[in-house]
Amino acid sequence: MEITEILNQIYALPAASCRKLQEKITEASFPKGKILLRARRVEKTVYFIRKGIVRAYAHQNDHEITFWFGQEGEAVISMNSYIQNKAGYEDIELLENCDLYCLRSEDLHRLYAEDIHIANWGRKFAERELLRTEARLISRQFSTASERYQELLRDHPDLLQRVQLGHIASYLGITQVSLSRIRSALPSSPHQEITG
Amino acid sequence: MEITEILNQIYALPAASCRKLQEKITEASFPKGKILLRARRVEKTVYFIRKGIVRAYAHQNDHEITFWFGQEGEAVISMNSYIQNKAGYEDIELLENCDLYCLRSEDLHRLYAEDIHIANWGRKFAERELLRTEARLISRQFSTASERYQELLRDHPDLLQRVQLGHIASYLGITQVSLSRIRSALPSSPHQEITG
DNA sequence: TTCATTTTTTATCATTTGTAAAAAAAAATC
DNA sequence: GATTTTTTTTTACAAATGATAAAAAATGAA
Repeated sequence: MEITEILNQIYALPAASCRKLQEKITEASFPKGKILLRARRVEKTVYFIRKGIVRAYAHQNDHEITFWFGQEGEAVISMNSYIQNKAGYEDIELLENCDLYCLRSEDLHRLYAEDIHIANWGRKFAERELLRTEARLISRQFSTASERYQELLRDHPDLLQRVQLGHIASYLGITQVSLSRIRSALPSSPHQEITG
Repeated sequence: MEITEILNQIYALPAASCRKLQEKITEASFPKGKILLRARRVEKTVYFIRKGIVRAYAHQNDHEITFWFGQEGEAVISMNSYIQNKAGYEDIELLENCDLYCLRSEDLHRLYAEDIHIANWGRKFAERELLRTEARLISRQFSTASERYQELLRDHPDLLQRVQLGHIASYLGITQVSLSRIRSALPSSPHQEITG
């Protein structure tokens, strides 16, 4: 996915402002398994995914909890670092080889202060993430684990193909065993053979 | 809580920009029980709470689920209306008599387009809500119901005094019965008499 | 106060989810 | 293709939560 498309689907920028932003953006590729952002650090870079898929996770007691997946077109940031310039709580791991766009947070914030279109782009960027996060919180509050799994299957079928179920279970807030039970209870569970 | 304090704690505005914003803000008072914002409507107004407490809830099957409380200094908005000019999913009810500041969403968006400081104020406003929402999502993912109750007790003890437990239970994502059990299991449950 | 209403707690039983361990299946490596 | 490793499913039992109903407590109104 091209960077202009990624930027403009957040908020349509005038050409001049878009150019100013693009001037600050570089590209990089990293292999599957790389930890792109680390917890307890102030991360200085904002990434956009050109190709690939990543997960954000944090540690609870001795195990990892995955709380976000990012795919093509999405921004990869440490919320605390980007918003408050503070250390974050998330590790972000590449689940596939990834092509990324890189933007220094410092450059972005300078543009926010200089260019009203980019400031409004930044507002829309935060608002979009806010809507998504609130949707997930509400889904969490309103739906059972089984319903949440089915929503994920409906809204992001690709995710189920690209990410192992242990991560999906963690993301849904249940154990892998529980997810496995939920899957086997569904009428058309994907791993079921149709005998005939 | 005064409006200048509310506005400037989101993002410190230059005096001129702050004045421009304040010019568009009016005050209003409503009684306990009033439904301030309604689901399935495009709400045109953003409120800030000068005094009082409110809850946002939505309907799931036949019962209400409370998913947000707002207190002094906080903004009361329909996310969908404010961000996308679309109908919202939440009803917002006043839990006490409230004094509110009112700002037409249309006026605010016009100022976003005109004034870079206000645009950045709007960015910070969304970013603050985003951090809070993500914190709640993660709390949800990482903590048991009992732990979430204790976090609430620690971080917002006032809320427990001002809001009935049925709403709190709903907010925590459990039934009132379950919350009651959790409370009675805690060592220093607030309703326990000390006999001596 | 007294009565009526609302809110909270308690009790019982069913369901869901978690934990731990093992089996099965799939993927990766040689 | 065979072996090793990882991932997923299954099983058995424990713990947490939900649903329902009833009792107790708190609140509000006359």
